[in-house]
Amino acid sequence: MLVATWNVNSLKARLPRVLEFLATHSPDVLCIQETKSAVDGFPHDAVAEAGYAAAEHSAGRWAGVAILAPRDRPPVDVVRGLPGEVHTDEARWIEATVAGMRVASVYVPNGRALDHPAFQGKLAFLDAMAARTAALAGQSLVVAGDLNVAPADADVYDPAAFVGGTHTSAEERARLAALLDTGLVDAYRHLEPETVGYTWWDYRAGHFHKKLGLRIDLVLVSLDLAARARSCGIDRNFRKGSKPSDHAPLLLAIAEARASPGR
DNA sequence: ATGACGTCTTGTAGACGA
Repeated sequence: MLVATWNVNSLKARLPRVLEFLATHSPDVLCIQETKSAVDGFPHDAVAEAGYAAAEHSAGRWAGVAILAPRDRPPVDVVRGLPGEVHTDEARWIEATVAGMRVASVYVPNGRALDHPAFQGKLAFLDAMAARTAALAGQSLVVAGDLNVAPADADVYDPAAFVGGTHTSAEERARLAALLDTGLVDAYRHLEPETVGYTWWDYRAGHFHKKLGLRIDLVLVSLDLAARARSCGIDRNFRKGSKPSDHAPLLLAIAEARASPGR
C-alpha cells in the first residue's frame, strides 16, 4: 500500500508532472493540495486516462484539495470541508475512504505573519483538525497534506531565520502536537528519526540546489497504520526538471494488514 | 540579503505563497 501527498501549486500548470508521478509510482492513494482548480475545472478526464479517479474540493483561484485512487478502487464516502472551519469556501479539507482507510487531504492556511489576522485563522483551522481527527479515532486514518508547520527545528534549514515568523512558532507547534495527541503519528519522522528531509524549497535564489528547505508536508497516520508503516521518503526528482512545484511529493509504504494476525 | 520565483486574474500589476 503506497500513500502519497503532494502540494502541486496549480494542478493546471502541473498536470504533466502529476501524470508522470502516477505513472512512476502507481500510488494507491495520492492526496494533492493547491490544485487551484476552478469549481468546474478539475481535469477528471486526464486523471481517468491515467487510470485514476479523483474526489475533489475546488474553490477557484486559491487552495483546492483532492484525493486520487485507482479507478477500480476509487475514493468513496466523500466529505468536503472541515467541520468547524471558519472559511467554508476555501477548499482546504476533503475526506474519502480508500482501501479501508479514512483519508483526508489537507491544505492548512499559511498564516501570513504572527500578527496578521490570518494567523489566528490558521490556529483555529489546526484546532478544528484535531477535533475532527478525535471524532474519527478508532478507524485506520491518514491525514496527509501541506500542514504549513515545520514540526521541529530539525525540519528547518535555518531555524534562526524563522524566529518571529510563521511555520515554526510555539503556537503552531503546540497545535500540531495536540493534533498528534488525538492518536496520529508523523510517519516520516517515525521511520526516519534522524534524517533531514525537506518537502518545500523557495523557488527563489536557488534554494532547492542549496538544500535550503522546510519539512511542512506530512503524512499523519493512526497507530495501527504506523505499526505497519515500512518506509517513507521524499521524491526530490519532482522538484527538478520542467515546471516543478515548489513542493516535492512525500510517499509512505504501508504493509498490508494480515488477514489472521497469528503469533 | 531588502530580492531573487511562479501562478493566477477578465490581468498587463498586485496578491499570495512560505
